Amino acid sequence: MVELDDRKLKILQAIIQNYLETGEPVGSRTISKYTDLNLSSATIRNEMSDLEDMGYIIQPHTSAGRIPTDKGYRLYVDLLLLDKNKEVENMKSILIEKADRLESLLEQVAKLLAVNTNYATMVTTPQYKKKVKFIQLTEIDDKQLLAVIVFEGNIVKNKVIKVTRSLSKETVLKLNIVLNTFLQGLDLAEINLPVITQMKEQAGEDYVTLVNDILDAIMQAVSGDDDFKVYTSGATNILKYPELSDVEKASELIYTLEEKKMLSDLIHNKMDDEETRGIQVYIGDETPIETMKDCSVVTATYEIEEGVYGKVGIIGPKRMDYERVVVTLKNLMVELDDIFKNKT
Amino acid sequence: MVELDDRKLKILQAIIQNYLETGEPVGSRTISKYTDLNLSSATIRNEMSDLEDMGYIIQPHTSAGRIPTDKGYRLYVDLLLLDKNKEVENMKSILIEKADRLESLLEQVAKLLAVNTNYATMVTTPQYKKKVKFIQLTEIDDKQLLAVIVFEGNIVKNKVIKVTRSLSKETVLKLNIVLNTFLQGLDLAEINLPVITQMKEQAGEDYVTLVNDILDAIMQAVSGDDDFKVYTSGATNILKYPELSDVEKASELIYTLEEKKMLSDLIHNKMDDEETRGIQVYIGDETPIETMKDCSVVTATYEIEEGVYGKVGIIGPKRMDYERVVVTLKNLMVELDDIFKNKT
DNA sequence: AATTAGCACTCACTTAGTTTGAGTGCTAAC
DNA sequence: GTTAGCACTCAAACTAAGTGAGTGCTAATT
Repeated sequence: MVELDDRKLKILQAIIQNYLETGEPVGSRTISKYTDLNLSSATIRNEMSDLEDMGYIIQPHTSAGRIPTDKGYRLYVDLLLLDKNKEVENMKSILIEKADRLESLLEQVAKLLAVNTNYATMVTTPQYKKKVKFIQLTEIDDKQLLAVIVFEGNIVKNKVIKVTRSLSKETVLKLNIVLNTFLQGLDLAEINLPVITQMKEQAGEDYVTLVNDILDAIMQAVSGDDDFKVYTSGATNILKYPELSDVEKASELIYTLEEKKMLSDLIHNKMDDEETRGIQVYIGDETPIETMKDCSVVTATYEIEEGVYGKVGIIGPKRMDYERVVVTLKNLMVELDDIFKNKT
Repeated sequence: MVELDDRKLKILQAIIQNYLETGEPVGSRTISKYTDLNLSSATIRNEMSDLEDMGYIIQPHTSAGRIPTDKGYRLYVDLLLLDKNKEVENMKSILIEKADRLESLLEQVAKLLAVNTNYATMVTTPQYKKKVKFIQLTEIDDKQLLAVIVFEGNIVKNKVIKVTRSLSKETVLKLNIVLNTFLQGLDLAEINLPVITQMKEQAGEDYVTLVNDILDAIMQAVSGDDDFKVYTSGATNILKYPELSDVEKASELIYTLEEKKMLSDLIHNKMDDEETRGIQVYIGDETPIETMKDCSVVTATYEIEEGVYGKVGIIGPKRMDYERVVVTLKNLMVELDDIFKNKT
């Protein structure tokens, strides 16, 4: 049995498109008039009945129209990805102005996307390579040192370290040299016990605690948690879609967006999976986040430079305008690429 | 006419307290049973009628009980501020663990407060004194310098500066000395044209652009916008209160919380006003934020050190449990004080 | 003079019944 | 294979009656 003939496909598409617009179950008569197929509602009904059997659409209750199932959406999305290149967004100009710092740039991206799409959005900070470029210790005053750690990709971390006794200029210089000799070019995994003990030896017994503190600081700067951020925007857009806006669901959803940790699941889970590099569409249950089972999520990956990735995601109702969202994201990725290339 | 005799006051208090709990209009019979005044509902009715004339309570519709007006709440709050010292919150221990960085500490505070109070919360980063403690330029590579600027209060800002040509070690050293000699101890207002021109002279003609870039970086680091942040949490708590949870209102409110800029009005407006240093209660229309006219906001000011202030705010329905909120905030302020004192 | 009991009245809320209309599935005719 | 016609279903909108918490007023009680 050939799963879907051309006519069924056209009908399915019409159903989905109509449903995307209205959010209401769509009936046979609507389709009969809506399409250029010139079929009576009765015929459509027969076809719809077939489509329901195949699991692409469903009736929310007897004597209601049909709405697409997750499977239906999935087919629609898969068939859709031959993009008609829509009007180019003019985000770019706005973005560049604000692009003085990566973080505020990303925040802006989230905001702009939310405003433009009318969905909720999220943007993660990039997962950068955690390779130490250099370390610089400076005295702030008698009791405090400032450790500046620069990682590959010019990500800079600061940490104030308390010391019990004042250190001489020479000591600080020496420590700087030791730290850099040992740690430069290493990533987190390579800073292992042998390196550490050797380094401590070099530094001299008196400074073991200090070296420990500095290593702690590096660890802290590096351990993703502290530093992996998720910006969200447009949470309230969710309330615009009746199927999500009852207090129960909306509450859960907005909470998930607020409690950003959960969102990182969506990304971390599959971060290294080659497949998820492009544009990824999760429909309903397909998302790894339980509370979003009534939504769809579209994610895209941006790349700041080789090996430094972040994600952009759009969260909306299952009947989100996939075409527009996918195209918008694709354009955005191109623009971000431009920005990062011209910047670095 | 003596505005309020003792009995009226007791009745008003009873009405408000009951309303705080239930969120429902409260009737005369309830009060008659609830209080130890031993008055019949009829008497209460008479008194309530008086209270309504005086503007402390109001009927949402004929033949409904009464609810407090803003004026009623205001009286209640003003009379309440002789705190019964409630159980000390155990936030402190949790806080200290997480207090490795000020920003994440403040985020945690917002979160904890939200969880404990069941209201929406906000915490602003402190407005620190913008006085330069020292500046450190370091080469990252041929084309990039890293400027680390430490301000009074150990706030550290980084900025990567691009240079067109490679600089020698000596040049960097010299620039460091010049920058520090001229800028140390100055705050933003004091970095004026004379200082700048003098500094440029000292640096030598070749480095005018570079000095400009560095000054720009400082400006950027200092100019509040970039750096004044507001953390919010518990936005979804708003949905727990029926009087705020209809889509219209909730949407506006949560949006206000998300769009943090508006919140800063609440604080900036009156930041320097001596009065607002303590605990501040805004009821309904009293808040400077239009969208919060159906809420009450309680704010408190924390102090990291002399002259470095930030605000903590709790946003809830007008019938929020003022007593608890005020006490919680007071305790929190004490705890934050402790943390900051032990840290600095 | 203050308090209270009693009573008629109001009005949001609930419940149950009714109507409406969009939509279906089936059958028989084209 | 397609379509017209018809009986049937069911959510949603409307209606009507009933309920009860609450009020304001008046007359009796303390």
